[in-house]
Amino acid sequence: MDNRLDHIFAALADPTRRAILAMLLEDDMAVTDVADPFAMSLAAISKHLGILAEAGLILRERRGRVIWCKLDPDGLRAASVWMQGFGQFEALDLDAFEAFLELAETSD
Amino acid sequence: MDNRLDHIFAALADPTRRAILAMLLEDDMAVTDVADPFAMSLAAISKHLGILAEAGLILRERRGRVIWCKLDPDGLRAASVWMQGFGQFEALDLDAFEAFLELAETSD
DNA sequence: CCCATATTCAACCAAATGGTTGACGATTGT
DNA sequence: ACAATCGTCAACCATTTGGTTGAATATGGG
Repeated sequence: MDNRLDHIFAALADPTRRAILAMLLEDDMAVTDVADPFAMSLAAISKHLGILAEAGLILRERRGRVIWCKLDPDGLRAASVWMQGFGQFEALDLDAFEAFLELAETSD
Repeated sequence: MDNRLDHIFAALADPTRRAILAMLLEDDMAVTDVADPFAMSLAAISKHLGILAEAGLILRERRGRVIWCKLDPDGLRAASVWMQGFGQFEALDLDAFEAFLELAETSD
């Protein structure tokens, strides 16, 4: 479990954490505000944020007594890079890119 | 954990399973041959293959008494598609695509 | 038919995961 | 100084995960 991808994919495997990432995609947020929509204790969300940070998927920065959370593009990039290795079965084709473009409009 | 992405990312979180995918990227293989390089029982590998199949990342097809394993592009595509949603931070621009193209040549 | 090969199943185990609660530390406002 | 707010820590718990071993199932060959 020393591999970085272990942490990244494990972090992404949880729906709560993916939902958090989706929220942070729209805006940086304080921990309390991240926790708000979830039917779960603040401590639980704090743990989730710790896991996301550990995986390099988010950054946390304290400002006053509030800790701001924001996406860290690099972490996702690492995972994406790994996956692209499998994405292009028919040698660098554009199917993946087309799907990517289509998705950009329907992304949830 | 009924979400499909849960299964996909959970499957990818294990280094043994990623190694298996990498092996299958080069060639379809029988279960016994998949297990060969690993210091782990055949049953353990069989479980890993079950998890990969459940996640839609591989297909298993019985031919005689041998079960052949091959990559299932669709599963990885689903995960890749989800991740692309995060790859493009500056609204649908082509930076992500450039990275994607650059990568296609350096992929490990 | 019998035996070897290929793979899974079932029971078990230790460790990791995802949640809880309550106490704690840090910061701000009055 | 005091109280309220923000977030983490620690201890605990149930469930899942990743591995083991040994028995069971299927198929093919002599």
